[in-house]
Amino acid sequence: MKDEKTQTEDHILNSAEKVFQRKGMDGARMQEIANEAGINKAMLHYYYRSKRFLFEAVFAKAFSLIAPEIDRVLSDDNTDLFQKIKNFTNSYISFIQKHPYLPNFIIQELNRDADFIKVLQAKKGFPDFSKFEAQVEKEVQEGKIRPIKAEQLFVHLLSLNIFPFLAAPLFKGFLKIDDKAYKDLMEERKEEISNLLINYIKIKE
Amino acid sequence: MKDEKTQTEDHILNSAEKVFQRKGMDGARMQEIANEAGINKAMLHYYYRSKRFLFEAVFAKAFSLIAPEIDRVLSDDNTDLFQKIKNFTNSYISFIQKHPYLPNFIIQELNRDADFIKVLQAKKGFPDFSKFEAQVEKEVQEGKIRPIKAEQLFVHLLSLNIFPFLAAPLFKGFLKIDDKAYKDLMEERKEEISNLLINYIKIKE
DNA sequence: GTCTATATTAAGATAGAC
DNA sequence: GTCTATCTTAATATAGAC
Repeated sequence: MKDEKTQTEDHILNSAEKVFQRKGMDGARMQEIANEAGINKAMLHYYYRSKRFLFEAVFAKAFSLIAPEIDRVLSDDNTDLFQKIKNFTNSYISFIQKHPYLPNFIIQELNRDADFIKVLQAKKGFPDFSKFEAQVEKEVQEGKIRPIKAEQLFVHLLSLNIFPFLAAPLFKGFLKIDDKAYKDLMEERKEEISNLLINYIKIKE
Repeated sequence: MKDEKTQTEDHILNSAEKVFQRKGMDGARMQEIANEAGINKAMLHYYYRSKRFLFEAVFAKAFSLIAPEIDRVLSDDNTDLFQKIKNFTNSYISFIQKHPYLPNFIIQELNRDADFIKVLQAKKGFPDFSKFEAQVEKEVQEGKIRPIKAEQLFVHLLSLNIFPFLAAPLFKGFLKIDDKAYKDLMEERKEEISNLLINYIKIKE
């Protein structure tokens, strides 16, 4: 019994995820979610009470999927910055190829409701920037990298990795290339981004 | 008479711009646009026939505002790459501080309707990447910069400039800073981004 | 727990007076 | 050209049978 309930609940959540990530909160239709799940609308309300609650469940799940990816850069103590940059870039790009709608979904909905980030901050697993900051400062002092602000490095890293997926339609239009060529370009970026940033923080002799 | 018409039409467009850029196509309400403009819903239909058409007018206007900013980097023949990167970064960040909703609006709606970029491509003033590409190749051959793919440099430049505004709520959350501190960080980036990219394409001796 | 049928509300769009 | 009133449709949500 309990298993059945959990199963359906989960099935709805997965279906809702697909629709919300394609259409956003406002564009999504409960009917479409029901169709996607192969059940009727009433069931959605039975399990999640309202569209709003269903949406928030989807959003929380999506964020909890991407947060560890970010947090790994910030909190892992065992690798130096050079290696962290490489690791993040590599794993993030592979990760996002599997979840292409995710970055747009997160960004879009955070722009719709600026305070929602506070709800997320309160949750366990929210990325902790202060550890990354401490590491940057430490490596600067040890003379491993040249002086740089941790905030800027962090913003660079995320911008270079995330934006090209967010703006894929725009770039394809500018560069006049198709999906395949764009995917190759993204694959190339694993090397490209690491080189750019490592070259930047490295101390010149 | 004609002036009156044009004036109201324009007033509606400006009001619609505000609402659409805050709420997106799906989230915007015709009633809200009418309120913003201080008129009634019927007027919106009188001038723009449907929500779809009104939206497209707003989008076209928004895009025509940002396209020249991009095109300036791509097509200006009189400055070398080093200077172009500086100019673009400087002027883009200043520009976007004045139009904070614009990047999110463009990106979001292009993700909703991937084919819409084709409509834009057909328009006059659409940024022409091939000129930029030619310039990069030329400067590489002349030994002014080290070998690099024009596409990647272009993606870097736009990512570093645009994403931090798109993801402002996210970054404020991660870095735990307020609007003022974030604005300062963005101001700093004018220098920061130029340095990062110029350092990257410069030939090491 | 799952369905069909229906209530309720709200949005886009139009008719028609002025 | 501008308004009020209204039509139509569609979406969220609920009631109630099974």
